[in-house]
Amino acid sequence: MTVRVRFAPSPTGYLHIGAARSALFNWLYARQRGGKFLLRIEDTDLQRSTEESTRSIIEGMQWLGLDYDEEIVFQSANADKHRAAANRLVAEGKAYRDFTPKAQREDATVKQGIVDRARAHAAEGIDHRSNPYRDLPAEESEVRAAAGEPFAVRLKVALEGKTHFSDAVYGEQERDYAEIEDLVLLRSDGHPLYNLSVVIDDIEMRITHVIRGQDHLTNTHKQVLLYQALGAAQPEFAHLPLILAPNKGKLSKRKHGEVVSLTTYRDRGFVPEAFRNFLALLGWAPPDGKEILTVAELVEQFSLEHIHRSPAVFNFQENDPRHWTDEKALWMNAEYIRTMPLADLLPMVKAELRANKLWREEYDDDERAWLEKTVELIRHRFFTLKDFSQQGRAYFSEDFDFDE
RNA sequence: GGCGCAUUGGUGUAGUUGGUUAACACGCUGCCCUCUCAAGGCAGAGAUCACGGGUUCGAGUCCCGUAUGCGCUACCA
Repeated sequence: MTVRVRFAPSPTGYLHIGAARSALFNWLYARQRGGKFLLRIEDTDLQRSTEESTRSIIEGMQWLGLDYDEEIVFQSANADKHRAAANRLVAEGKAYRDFTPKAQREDATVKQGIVDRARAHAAEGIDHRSNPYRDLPAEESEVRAAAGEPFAVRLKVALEGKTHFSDAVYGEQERDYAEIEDLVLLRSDGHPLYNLSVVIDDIEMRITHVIRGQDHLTNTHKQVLLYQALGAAQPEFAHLPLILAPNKGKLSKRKHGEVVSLTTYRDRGFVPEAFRNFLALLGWAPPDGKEILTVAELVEQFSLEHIHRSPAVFNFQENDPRHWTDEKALWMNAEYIRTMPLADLLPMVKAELRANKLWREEYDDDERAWLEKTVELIRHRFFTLKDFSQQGRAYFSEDFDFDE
């Protein structure tokens, strides 16, 4: 069986480094196993999805050297299939129409709302199977739907039983049906929801291994239910430990700003190979402990077994320009700059100098030898590509500041 | 509220059938080299393996509990 994995980001902002790591791990796995690495853009949230974000995701992957096989799949294009599948489940009695009016919820208060509702339900003895429409006779359901009454479609989770799956990282997982509510498949406006869309698309794309963030670990049980209802074989699952901020809190754009964006690293002078190497070591380590690894070595040594389960802290100090990002990332970048083949470094230096109007055409012919000698000399003290145009400015320009 | 996952020096990790002084990398300190800053070389500090019980001749490794953090629990993804 050919391995088929996918990276499925939702285009609602720049490429987060956590997402970039998921993409990397999927890519490594595919390349190692001689499989396919696919890209699916989960743009079903029309309000928040932007084309610009999709572009930045693709750009970021290109920068990291993560090439994908086959055409990009846009999830929104499959909405009809998702709806059809949900309707089929209703017809088969595996899902039902819920005519309960939609409750309005503010995004900012959902978490609290969940807790409040859970407490209230516990107090009133309402469980996950108490939906009044769960056992509505099919004919009545048809009549009300035909009359134009709005309804959501929910999966009818069996009264008793457990879901099981084996996670390549977290081991055997089990969950009682009582803990799982009758999840909504289709909103009352006909819009298919995440869990349904993911499962249908993964089946459609013949995904064999789902490798994604640990935040989906418990949701996976719902998806397992869906695979079963749909009569499809479930793929292998592997969940990746989350990447946390220095205070061990969630790494978020709002709180932490540009350090979490992949493009920041490109723009601030990181060598892509170095950042890829650093990312690979967040939550995974090669068996022999060697840390500087070429792509070929990464591909060869990568294994789901060596991914560990505790979250990784991404260390940085927001207000310290010298430690603006993880020290080890900075060190690794410096290590690449001073040890990579000069021929590979030169084009990056050229781009950096050119962007700062320090590049002269002679460097490509008459002064080529001088340039090589100079770069060879100064690369040993630099941490990022930016340093060539800043700290190294004096080598390339007569116009520079100096400390008397 | 419920359920789940995690917890090894400041950080990333090794330690996968329990067995001598808990290993590596980053960072940190000192010395050497050096016009400076790096790089490089040498030396060193830093962990009662979250806490409390238990099983065992013996536990970071197994069991139970507690704490803390994180995740999920939405007609978000």
